[in-house]
Amino acid sequence: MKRRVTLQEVAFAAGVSTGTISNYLNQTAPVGKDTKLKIQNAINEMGYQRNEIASSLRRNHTKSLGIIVPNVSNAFYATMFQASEVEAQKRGYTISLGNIHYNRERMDEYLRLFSNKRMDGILLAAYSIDVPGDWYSDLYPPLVVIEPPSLTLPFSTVGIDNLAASYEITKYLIQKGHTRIAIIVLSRESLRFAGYQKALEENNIPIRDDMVQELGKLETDLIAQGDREMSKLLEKASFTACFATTDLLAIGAITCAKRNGIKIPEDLSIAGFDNIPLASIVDPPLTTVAQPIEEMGRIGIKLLIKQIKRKTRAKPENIILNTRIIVRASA
Amino acid sequence: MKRRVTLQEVAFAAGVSTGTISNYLNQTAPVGKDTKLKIQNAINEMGYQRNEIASSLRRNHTKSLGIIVPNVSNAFYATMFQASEVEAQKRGYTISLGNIHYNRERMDEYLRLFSNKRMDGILLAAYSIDVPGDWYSDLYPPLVVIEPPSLTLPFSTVGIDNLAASYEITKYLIQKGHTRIAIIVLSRESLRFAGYQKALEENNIPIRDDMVQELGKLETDLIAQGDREMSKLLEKASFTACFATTDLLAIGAITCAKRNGIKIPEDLSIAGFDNIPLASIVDPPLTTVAQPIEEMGRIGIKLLIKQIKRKTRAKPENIILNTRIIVRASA
DNA sequence: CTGAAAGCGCTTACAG
DNA sequence: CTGAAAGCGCTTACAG
Repeated sequence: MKRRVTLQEVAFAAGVSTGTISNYLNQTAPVGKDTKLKIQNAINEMGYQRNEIASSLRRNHTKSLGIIVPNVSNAFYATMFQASEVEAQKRGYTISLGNIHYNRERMDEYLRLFSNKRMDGILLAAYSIDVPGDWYSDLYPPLVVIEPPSLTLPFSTVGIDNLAASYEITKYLIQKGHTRIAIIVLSRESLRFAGYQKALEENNIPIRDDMVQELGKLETDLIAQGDREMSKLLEKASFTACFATTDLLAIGAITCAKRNGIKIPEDLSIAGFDNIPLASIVDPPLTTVAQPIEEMGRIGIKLLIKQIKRKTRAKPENIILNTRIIVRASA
Repeated sequence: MKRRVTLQEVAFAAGVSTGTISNYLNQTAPVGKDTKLKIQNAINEMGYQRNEIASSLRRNHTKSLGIIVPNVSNAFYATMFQASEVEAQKRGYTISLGNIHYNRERMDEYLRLFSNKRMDGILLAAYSIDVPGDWYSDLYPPLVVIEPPSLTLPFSTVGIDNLAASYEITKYLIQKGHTRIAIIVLSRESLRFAGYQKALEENNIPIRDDMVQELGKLETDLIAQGDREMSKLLEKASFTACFATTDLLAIGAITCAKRNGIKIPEDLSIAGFDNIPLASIVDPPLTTVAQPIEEMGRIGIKLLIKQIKRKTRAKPENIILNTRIIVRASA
């Protein structure tokens, strides 16, 4: 690769100063008619491409945003990522990806890296992991978190009411007549578990330990994980419905059940959470709670850019989006 | 956000020169034992974070790569993107996304933008679109293309033998006894169409215009597009098998057929192309040709970094990966 | 409207 | 082993 031509070189060729070319290019000051012409000609002939790195150093912003997700090849995050990209691009930002594979250390690494690369802001979609403490300080670029573990963070957030949504879908299962309802969930500490618990308690259904399958951590291949967890559940308990707290887990669970000759929904109802595109395509189509995935990505970017615009750390905003139950054939 | 501390400030605090701190940080020259200590203390206390932008300007590389894909939320590209990210991260590069929505202008924009942002290299996965002519010059960063439209480009490429793979799957359909085989394809000019054509001709089966559904362009929602195209096909022709040249199109086609009461594979066999994860999950599971998607992403990055390492434009390499037919229930 | 010059925050010969 | 100084390629007051 050849060394690329610099502003200084085109300035020399055009017989003007670098300052006025910069003013012309950035429309930051009026430039004379024939000066413009000379400049444009030189630029065209020499194939000048502005060095944004130098520009960034001087201007002190990069017009780049970092997005950190657990796993881009998971449809949920792929969709969110895409929506973010569209929104960011519209506003002149380009975006970098940090894929952390549900792994805490990688999250820290990417946070640090993006800060060092002087990203103007960072969007973090790391449900259930929380932000490292030092990020609370203002030595770091603005951060907004999607699906925050709690609302008391000093960051703007976008998410849904996980407790309420889980409560609703569990209630739906109960209304369909189920009383033996299993759950596949990341942790008993999670809001989704709390919603399940609330619905059962309200209906005087005791929570049975053998029906709660606690994951501890999420894996990259959630479908395989859901399949395995369902088979463990099947061994130790008998139930007529199962709430798998993520669609991909639910899909794995369905696969497992079908393989074992269990008919869905006749023998076993299964409900998911997220409403990824796949949910409507699997057999049977999945009953689930819809999250406005794209909107979360878009709003995340908007909040982030808002934080960037006002230089001082603004009071964080917490946006909570609506969910709704999508009834399909699986439950 | 506070102004971040600079090397100069820590140099002052530590009582050494910026040069030796730089040498310490980059291990680019030996540094005295207690000098190290003083430096490390100052860095820790002051919370120094290196400004990679300044570093990039001076060093003339950014350790960033751009990846351009038609649509990240499409499982095929999401998977490829993810594999690329893992490979790039391993080698110390961070990656930026250009999502072009199957749109030529956006591709040009991102190419230019990434060049201006001084990405060290660009990975382009834009099947069927070709690279703008001026990129053949060496004013631009190294570029490698995944799934190249042809092998005569002056760039390194990774892909598969589309003609051979389509030929094989079509032959498979013929061997199953089908003679009325429809095809849903981007264009009659494409290699996938050529493979289909070759298989039919070899078996003296005439190609019937009413059985080739030519798309012209791909849309963001390929499943919806496949659904629509299948319904057009159903109206005008009668056939016992259909080769949809992309899994997502095939899945849309299946959805359409099922809705019309057509049994798959009893009434109609459908074959796809790509073997995305979804292919094994739909009902019925899709017979398709498997592309080594992750490997394509990984090798793409490797080729790219190879080009970056030798500064002079190297002779391009064209890697062709193997495909194989995955027989499942749909055909 | 235009130019000369300082400066963004690093790295890199060079001299000692 | 360490420091002084130039330079990467822009943008931005400032003066005219």
